Amino acid sequence: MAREAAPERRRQILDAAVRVFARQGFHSTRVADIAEEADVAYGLVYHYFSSKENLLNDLFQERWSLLLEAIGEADQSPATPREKLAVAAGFIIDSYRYDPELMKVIIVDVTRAADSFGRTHLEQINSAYTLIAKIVAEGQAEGVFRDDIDPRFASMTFYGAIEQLLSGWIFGLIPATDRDLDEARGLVVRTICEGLEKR
Amino acid sequence: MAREAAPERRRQILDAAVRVFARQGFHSTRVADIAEEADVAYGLVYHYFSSKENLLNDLFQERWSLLLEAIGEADQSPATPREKLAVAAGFIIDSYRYDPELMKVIIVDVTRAADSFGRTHLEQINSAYTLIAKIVAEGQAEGVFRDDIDPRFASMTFYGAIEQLLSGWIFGLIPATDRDLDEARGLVVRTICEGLEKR
Amino acid sequence: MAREAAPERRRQILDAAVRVFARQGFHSTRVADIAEEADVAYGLVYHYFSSKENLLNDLFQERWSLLLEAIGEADQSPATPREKLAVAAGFIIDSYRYDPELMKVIIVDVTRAADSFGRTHLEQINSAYTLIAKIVAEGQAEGVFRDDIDPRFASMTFYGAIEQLLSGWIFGLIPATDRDLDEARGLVVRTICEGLEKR
Amino acid sequence: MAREAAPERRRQILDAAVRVFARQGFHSTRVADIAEEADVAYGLVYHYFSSKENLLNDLFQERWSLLLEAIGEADQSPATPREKLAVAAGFIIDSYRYDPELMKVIIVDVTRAADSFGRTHLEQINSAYTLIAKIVAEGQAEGVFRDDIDPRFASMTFYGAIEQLLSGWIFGLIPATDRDLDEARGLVVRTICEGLEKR
DNA sequence: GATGAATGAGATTTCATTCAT
DNA sequence: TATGAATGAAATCTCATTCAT
Repeated sequence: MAREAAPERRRQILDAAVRVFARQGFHSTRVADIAEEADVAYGLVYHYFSSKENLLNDLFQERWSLLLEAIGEADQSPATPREKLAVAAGFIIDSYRYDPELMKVIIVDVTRAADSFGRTHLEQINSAYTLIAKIVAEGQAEGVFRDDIDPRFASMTFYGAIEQLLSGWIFGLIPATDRDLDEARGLVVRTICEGLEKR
Repeated sequence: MAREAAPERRRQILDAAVRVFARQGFHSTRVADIAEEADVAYGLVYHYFSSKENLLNDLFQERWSLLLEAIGEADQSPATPREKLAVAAGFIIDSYRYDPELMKVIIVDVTRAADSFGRTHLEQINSAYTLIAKIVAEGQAEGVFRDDIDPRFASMTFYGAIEQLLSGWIFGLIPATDRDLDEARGLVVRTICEGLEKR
Repeated sequence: MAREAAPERRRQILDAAVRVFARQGFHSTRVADIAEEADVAYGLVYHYFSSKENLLNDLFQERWSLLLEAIGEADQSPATPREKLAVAAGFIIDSYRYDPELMKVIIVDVTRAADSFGRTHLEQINSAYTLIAKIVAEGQAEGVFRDDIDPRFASMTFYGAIEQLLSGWIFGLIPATDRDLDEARGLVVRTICEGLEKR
Repeated sequence: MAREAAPERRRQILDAAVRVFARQGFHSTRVADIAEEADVAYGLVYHYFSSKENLLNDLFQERWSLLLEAIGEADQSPATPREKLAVAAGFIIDSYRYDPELMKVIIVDVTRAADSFGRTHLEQINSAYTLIAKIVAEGQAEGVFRDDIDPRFASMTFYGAIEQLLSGWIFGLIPATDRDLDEARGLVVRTICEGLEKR
């Protein structure tokens, strides 16, 4: 029991950090804010995390590895390429649905900020693109996807579309009702796979 | 001649800022860096710009208004919806081609950072999405585009795809040779309009 | 013991500030000077005080409240109006005698600088005038003081006389030996109550 | 005509400075504010005055020399000591009546700020005290004033009372109607010469 | 593990003054 | 005289990180 006390504190801090980062953004968040939100002594944050940035890193890793896992599993599954893409899109969208604050942090403070310190995660982020590219390539190999579009290029297009959707929701530019979230997955996949033009 | 000295200095600072922002990112750039790069006294930056942020704002406005103008004009032209989208995509891609540093700054430090101070520009940024949505809606009205996809949604998808491409180039995740840039416009438009699947 | 360490530091900074303010004046004092004089890290000043100005405020409040208390008590006592005025004058003069640096700061940087930020304290300062006016008014009601002079007016006269004395001592315009200080109280009161003219 | 243009400009700047100093205080006034208020180019201020402080100095000297002159003349006149004091008090009060902005600047930014740069004028300021002390001493020699009060001390008391009155008017602590100003001279003199106590 | 006081390196911004025209 | 752009030295305040208890 007592041994679990510590990890609990760590979790407590991580969760608080998500809320504060989501509210104020990483840069505008002071370590003191996190400690206060977590209802924990200032110094304790540094007991569990070596730096503020490291805290964000952990948050990102935790989530992003799940994403990579999900896409990886989809890729391994016997589903069609289109279904695999749907799993990827679905996972990201559902992540937002179930924990919008965390996803906001990951998108806004890491993924979309990949210049500064986000550079740290470029490789991780890129892994996702690579996995998606792989799915596309498979689709091309199977003859389902056209092969005049580079898989890597298609992957960027696909991921960019999804990230932009999340951004739109996060910044309040497009409606984000439950229904919108429900439909989003199908819509992105349809758009990317079938295109806007009538067939 | 002499009377043009002042505006020239302003330009000089603006240009230097682009270089430094592109190199180090907005947050890691000190005003001193800009002054040094511009070979100008520290205080002169504040003579022309009320703050570092304001400098970035001006940079953004300057370029983004051109973008809005370009898409607006395309929209007014007699071209087909698909051609109009091509103009939009082309303008953004060419902006990167001809001034990658400036576009890096605009994408990385403003557009993709629309949380913190980038929030200031949300409306401007959104205007672009709205213009694109309008083009899509017209395509639907004309019966060229399928109408089971919300124009606003399609617009996010389209813009997201392009921005992700630029990001890929910026972060070195996908090749950015002249040839790649040449083809990119056609590829995005084809992907979004025709879809990945074979017809 | 250890638990008193923190407040001690605060005191340490406050005391150092008095010395530096007295020596250089508030405006010419940099926070760095205070930290150095207190033999404390720069940031600690901001740990205890939200700003340099706030530090001065605290210093002023601390002392001025004692003054108000002293005059208030005198007013409540059964003494004659003249004796009450003597208490007020005596308190101010003794404050200078026992802590000339602090009083210099309060007079020079707050009371006599009541324009700029000193405006913050105008109400507090005015409270002193009001208390004195009250004593004068009582004297008039008792028939001891002439009533052709507005109490508020008399109060300004009385306080102005004392403040000018302190200023004279501070700026070295009039001698400030122990003896001078000893006699000052009686002299001001005599001057203001009896007048310069022979009776 | 043309030759008068320059001096006019100088005056124009001085007058503007008075207004701005009175409004914002010397410290909060930027040279740019003065230039703007004077409707004159920035650099011209430095053409006529070697520094911002120097501008204030000139303003002070201009007025204070008149004060010294007035008291000096009074002293030379055949009037009684009390009448001479009345002239001094009257001159100061009238100065405020006819140009409250200028007097506000002189009192608030020079006389009451005699610590920092006001130190420059300490001698000038002290001259006034000395003149007043001289009048008191004469009164004592003539046997009109009691001689158990040091003239220098009495002088501080007298001047302090007047300055505090002006301060009260300036800071809005006591009423400053025309009537109040009219009566003030008589009241101060009566208070200081006859005292508060009934005879 | 837990606490929060202490540290000190920066970075922004201001503005008096100078100077070239 | 007149102009206003150019200069650059401060000084405040912030806050991530360390450390003694």
